[in-house]
Amino acid sequence: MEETTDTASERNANRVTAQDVARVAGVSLSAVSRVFTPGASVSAKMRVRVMDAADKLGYQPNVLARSLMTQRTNLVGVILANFKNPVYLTVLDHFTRALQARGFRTLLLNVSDGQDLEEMARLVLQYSVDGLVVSAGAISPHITEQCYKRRIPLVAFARRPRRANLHVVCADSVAGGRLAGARLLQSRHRRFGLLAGPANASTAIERGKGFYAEIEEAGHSVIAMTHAREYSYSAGVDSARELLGRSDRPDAIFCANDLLAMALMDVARYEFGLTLPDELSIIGFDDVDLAAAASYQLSTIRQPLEAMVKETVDILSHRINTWSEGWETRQLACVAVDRSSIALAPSD
Amino acid sequence: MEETTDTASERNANRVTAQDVARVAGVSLSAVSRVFTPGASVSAKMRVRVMDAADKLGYQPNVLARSLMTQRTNLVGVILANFKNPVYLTVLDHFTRALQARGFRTLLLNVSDGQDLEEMARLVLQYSVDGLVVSAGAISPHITEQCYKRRIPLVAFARRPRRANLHVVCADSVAGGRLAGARLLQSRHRRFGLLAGPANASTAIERGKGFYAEIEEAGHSVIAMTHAREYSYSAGVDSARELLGRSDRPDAIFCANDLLAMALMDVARYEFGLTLPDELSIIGFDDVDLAAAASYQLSTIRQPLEAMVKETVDILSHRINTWSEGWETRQLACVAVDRSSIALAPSD
DNA sequence: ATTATTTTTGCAAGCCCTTGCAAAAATATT
DNA sequence: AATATTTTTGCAAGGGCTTGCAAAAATAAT
Repeated sequence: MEETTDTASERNANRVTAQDVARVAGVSLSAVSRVFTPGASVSAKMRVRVMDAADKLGYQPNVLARSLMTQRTNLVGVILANFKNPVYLTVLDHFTRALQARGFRTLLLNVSDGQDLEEMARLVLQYSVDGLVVSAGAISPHITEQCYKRRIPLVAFARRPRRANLHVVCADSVAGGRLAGARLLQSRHRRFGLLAGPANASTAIERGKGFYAEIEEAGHSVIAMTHAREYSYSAGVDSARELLGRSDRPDAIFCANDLLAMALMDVARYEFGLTLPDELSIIGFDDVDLAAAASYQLSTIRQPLEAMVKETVDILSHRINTWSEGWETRQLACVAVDRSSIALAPSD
Repeated sequence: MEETTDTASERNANRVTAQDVARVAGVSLSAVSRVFTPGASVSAKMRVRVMDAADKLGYQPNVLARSLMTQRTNLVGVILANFKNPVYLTVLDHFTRALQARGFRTLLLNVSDGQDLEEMARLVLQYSVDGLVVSAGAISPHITEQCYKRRIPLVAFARRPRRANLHVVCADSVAGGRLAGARLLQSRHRRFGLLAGPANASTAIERGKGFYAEIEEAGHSVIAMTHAREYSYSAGVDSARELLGRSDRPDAIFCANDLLAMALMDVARYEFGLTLPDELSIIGFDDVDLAAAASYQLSTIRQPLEAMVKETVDILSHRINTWSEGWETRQLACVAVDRSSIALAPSD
């Protein structure tokens, strides 16, 4: 078994460069470059001549070397924190597709717990990404400033940072929370409760805020509230026990996330023996695939994820091509998805 | 609003290079380089001098330029197809973490449906990735050959390609299928059925094969089988209707995936009015988070995803540092997770 | 204080490509 | 056929970094 600790020269031995193609084709290096540069001036015969040599050698241009000259990598950094929440798989699906469709590649960074966002941003900037989207924790002024200086468009996705020196794309979570409230107001239940998301998530806060506003403006009040420790089924179970175990048990609950809602439904049914939705109306947020499952039939609020991703990529690719001062915020509306987890009041 | 269509020179104006640092620090370019190259020979005073200048200017080395010399990008390409299956979010979580922990960045490519794997592989290779992991469709000989020539280690993740001129990390799906069979054999049901995955997925085939083997070696037979069109809840609903609607309805069914199993449970309960698990034993595959939900309590087979990712990254980083001929295959065992979706036979 | 050794430093070449410029080749004009 | 115009080509200078080599500086040995 041949085993070699690679040295740089070792490795580049088996790498075919434009130089090689030029030599084989008997043309200049520039000619090869132009053949592989869309829109460059090359005659037809030159093109075939170079392509023949390139094909024979299996040449592929080195986009990194190219980017050194062009100052463009076609790389977009995507920094995510929430690898537990199933909606982020959808988000990633949309992002990778949308970016690929525009000729960008996705440099994916994970900043789940432990990891330092600041540090990750530094790492990704070292790769000279053309743009950066962050859907994670607190985006420090240092990061925004760094991006600004280097003219790298930066988009906060699905969260609303305090300072607005970056682009923001998010759903209108306050309105989403209101929507949830409005739906529960249609139920025959009047003891409103909120199973909120983690206390530090900006989305969780806004969803809750909108819900409170809607309920209170209708002359009612939210009599019970608790924060889930995270957006997960098991965290939901704990919070659900807490919420349903109260003496003044709520009977119309908005859960800041479908996973929490599903946990609440299960705890209500199997631990508290409640009949749903007769004894308890529930509405969730996100519309994950399983919200539609027969076991849940969960009414919920959906964020327009695909549209949000599209906006993000639009902003990025526009700003990458045309730098301009100023930041944009695009806030998209949520939509309610009605299923049968709410016991509607008899309509008059 | 200042708006400029960037030219290359425009953009590099606001980029601080090692050259700048050298000038400010009054030292040579090489000195700066050495300060930022771990293990290079630099005196203490030189280091502080350079670092001071670097900090003042906010210098960050350009790793792409570096990689031109070092022939190493610290980029690992990850090509995924299945952005619908929730386990892949877990997979991505593990991959990004494991790679980051070893100093690699993840270049994520999506080859869902439409997209051409061959083409995506080409794109990712243009970025001179140091390694490549593919968990998607058919890995063509062209791809493997290309990687081999360029000495880029290539790992097939969670699937077993026909030709073995690449590394392979996967779960032992045949054994996993057997495990599922063994569990169902413990039930009091004897009319075995299989809700298989998409007919073209290598994992689906193996899971099914193992299941058949286990059942038949025990002297029984699988009386009903159907393929889901994809690994999703809604595909599961369709297949479940088909399977349960048969005149010789099976009563012990192995579903090649938890989502399919959950769909089957729902259809069985809500459309066929069956009591679970009394009238129908079910076992799934994957152990997604919601398999543990009270509504399902799904017994299932779990692939050791984290360990699989670890093996993959081990192979990659070892082979990246030390090229050697030959390919390795690591096949890890699945484990059964017992919950209550199987009606156990009274033990003797 | 000299000389021999070890460390640090800078020089310059190179990694793989793009691109402005001017020369060469092809095409159009009279 | 000779000139003017347009296209194609090659040259050479980068882009931002690393690194082998030899000179310079610091340290050790005599």
